[in-house]
Amino acid sequence: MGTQCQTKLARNFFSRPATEVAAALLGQTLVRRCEGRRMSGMIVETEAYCAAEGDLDLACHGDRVNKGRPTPRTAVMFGPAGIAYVYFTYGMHWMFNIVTGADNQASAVLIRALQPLEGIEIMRDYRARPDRELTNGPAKLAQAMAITGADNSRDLCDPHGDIWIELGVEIPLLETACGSRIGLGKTPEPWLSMPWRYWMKGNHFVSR
DNA sequence: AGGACGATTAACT
DNA sequence: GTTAATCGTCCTG
Repeated sequence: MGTQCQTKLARNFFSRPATEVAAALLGQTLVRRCEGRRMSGMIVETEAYCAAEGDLDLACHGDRVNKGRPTPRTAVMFGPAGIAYVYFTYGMHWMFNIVTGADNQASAVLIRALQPLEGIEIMRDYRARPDRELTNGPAKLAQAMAITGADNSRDLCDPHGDIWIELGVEIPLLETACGSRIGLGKTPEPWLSMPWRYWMKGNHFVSR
């Protein structure tokens, strides 16, 4: 007792194709240390970008932007797995992703929704919204968990880091579902319809 | 240099 | 169902 190790997920969990990681992340716990306190939530919805090794995904920043070459923004996607890719969009929202796959290929998983577990009372906008609306969307959960551009390129596997993924609960395959990704706008087929969004069936906190 | 657009959200009709 | 908010990034010229 007293020296219990946290089951922080190691890099090999993330060093797989994004679709595999996106499915495997359902039921795991996103943990944030904030002023010495734990804030956490169970991951209930994800999306994979650049799903399969070697395949193109024109919805993925790494493939769509700059002809598939890195830019200052997308560079971390081309690096090692287990790193946070956090970007700013619509002039007001932060998106939290985890880099997956091998080096030199751009792939990541977007975390789209959480079920709050710990520290809900220190999540941003607690009491300003119904609990369900704290973390039921990618921008909302980033805000609730105080994730910003300052977290971009952080290593989620760093033993001393303040943000990481912990082993959670096993979700039976029958309790999960997948479908097309949300908000892809002008992304062409077939990527527009690829079923690379994963969620927990019936979970109250899934975005839609 | 300038414009289009976005892995969203909230607030409308 | 539609649309405004709001600004960094990327592309075009």
